Amino acid sequence: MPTIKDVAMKAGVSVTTVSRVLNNRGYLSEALKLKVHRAMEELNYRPNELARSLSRSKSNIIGLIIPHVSLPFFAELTSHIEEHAYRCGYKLLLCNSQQDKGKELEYIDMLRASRVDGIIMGSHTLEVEDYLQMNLPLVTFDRRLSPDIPYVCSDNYHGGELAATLLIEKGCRRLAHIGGHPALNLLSSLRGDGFAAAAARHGLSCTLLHTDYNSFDFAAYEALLSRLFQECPDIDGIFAGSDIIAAYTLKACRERGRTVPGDVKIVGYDGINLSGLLTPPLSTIRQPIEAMGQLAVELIVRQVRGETVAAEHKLPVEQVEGETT
Amino acid sequence: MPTIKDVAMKAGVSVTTVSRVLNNRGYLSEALKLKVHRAMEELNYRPNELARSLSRSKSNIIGLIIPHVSLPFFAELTSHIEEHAYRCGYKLLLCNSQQDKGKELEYIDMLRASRVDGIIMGSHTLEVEDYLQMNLPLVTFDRRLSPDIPYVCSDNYHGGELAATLLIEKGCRRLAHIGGHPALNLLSSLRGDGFAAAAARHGLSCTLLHTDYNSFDFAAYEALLSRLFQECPDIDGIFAGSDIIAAYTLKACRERGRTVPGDVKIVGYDGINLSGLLTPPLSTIRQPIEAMGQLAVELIVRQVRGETVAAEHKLPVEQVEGETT
DNA sequence: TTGTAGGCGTTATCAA
DNA sequence: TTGATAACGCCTACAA
Repeated sequence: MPTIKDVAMKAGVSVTTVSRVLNNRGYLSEALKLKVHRAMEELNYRPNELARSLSRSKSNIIGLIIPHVSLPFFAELTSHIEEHAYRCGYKLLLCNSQQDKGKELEYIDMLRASRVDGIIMGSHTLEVEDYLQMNLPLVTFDRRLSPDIPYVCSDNYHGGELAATLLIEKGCRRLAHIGGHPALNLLSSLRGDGFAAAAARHGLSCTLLHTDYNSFDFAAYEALLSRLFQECPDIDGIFAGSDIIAAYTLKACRERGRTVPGDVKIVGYDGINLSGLLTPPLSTIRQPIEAMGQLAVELIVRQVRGETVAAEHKLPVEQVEGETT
Repeated sequence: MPTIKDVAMKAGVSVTTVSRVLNNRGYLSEALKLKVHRAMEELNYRPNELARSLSRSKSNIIGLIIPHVSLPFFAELTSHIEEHAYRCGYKLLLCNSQQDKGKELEYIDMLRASRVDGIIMGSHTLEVEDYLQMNLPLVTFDRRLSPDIPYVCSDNYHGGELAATLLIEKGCRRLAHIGGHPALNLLSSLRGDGFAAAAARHGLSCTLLHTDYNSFDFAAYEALLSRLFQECPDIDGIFAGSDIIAAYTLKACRERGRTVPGDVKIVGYDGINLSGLLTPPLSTIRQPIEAMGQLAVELIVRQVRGETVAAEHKLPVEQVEGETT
């Protein structure tokens, strides 16, 4: 691979000059620019980003840590993050924590060692202190780590309210919610809170179920659903904490001969592409996934620039009526 | 951030020595090792990977270019690639080409500039020559670029045969296949070939439909399905080129009042998680996605090591009977 | 307007 | 066994 030196030789100038035209810095005669550009083309020269990064101590890489890209919500989020990062001239280093503390820690370490310019955290297996240490631009999803670490979330509480209202309007009286483990202390647990509160305002109570520590254990969903149908056979309205859980719920209803939306009505959360593909198409609370991804990147970029950014970024949700309500 | 120099000072040795204990090279007294390790810990030192990469001219980064991570198949593939890369000590730079030639080209350029150690290509919008230029370890999915660029694929042809056989065994007589655009010249178009061949062996012909150039345009699927049901109202067996297409097919049937598997039977391809979540669960031809991802990484790693690897890596598919046949 | 030289943080080649 | 010192490829004062 040709280096800046080769270009300088071929163009008959110094490396400084080449570096200048590369970065468009300082005053350069058009003639020189042309000469240098020609040399670069002839050699098919590309500046070595490693060297650049080292020298400028800026890598233009953003690290993204999520539980699993294979989960549709994170897949879509990642896609939007990538797209926006690309627009801003950033590369994306993808890290699946697999909900494993060890891996998440190692990844954080690795990202720091790689001198990424910032980290977007969608995985949250560690304690607050572990995150606070890393002296790096940081943005989280759905988790408030400290008063000055920005986080992006959807209006979880209101989303829960919307779900309850929708189910109740459609005639449901026996409500249940299936969500992630509340001990994780994520903002997404507000979905259940909003749901319960809205139900209470209508004089209804509801059954609240949640997964174990690992919120993405699919077998756990089925077990929970089994329990739900056994303990509350007359359940008629279920608010699932995610569209995936909703899909499992749909499946569980089908396997038990409960019709949807006849016997049981279901509302999901997320609004992933999949939700419209299910039969029947899911009613759900849609998060603005694209806007959230874009915002996360933007918050990193602005921190890199030295700006201080607000802590909370709560984006509105939208009710989508499919055919499960 | 502390550097190797700081560690050296603190430990009262030279940077060379620190570098040695860092890389476990040469002979070092235990006493020294201990001293150095202690200094590193006290300073919370992490070697700068950028500097390392520059010096060794090896970045330990693999670039992955795919059409969209938001497509479930690629999301799952990416997840497995990430996992295996991590095990091998590699980081993953994620690039969504979005089926855009310009973006794909820029990404290739960017990856070379970033001195990635290899590229895994799942996106194929460019011409063969564009890929051959990059003098880098390369692995592709489902595309044969040249005799010595290794590629990973599933047994597409046989998968198509399995699909046909399954449908025919279940009593279908009016067959159709919906696949990607054949001009892309991807191995995945063998799915349709195998399907047609097996149908012919049973004395059946079949309707072959395919998308436009952009194989991931969902609206196009719906248009195709519309046409199919209009032109061949008596169709009773559909082999979809992917599980996503199958999901759209399922939806289209439902909207038109055709029961599945009563009136129409459907077989998908891929075996993504989603396929089991649909109602009814999809019958499909499962690709060994995890093995494919793992193999791709392995092929890069082996090329990095200087080994020469075989060109073709065709992995077996497996028929999964859901409830759509 | 252009060039020289030192630094970014490591590794690697010699000597000692 | 350990330590100077020159790369790795680029950027950037400072000079000219």
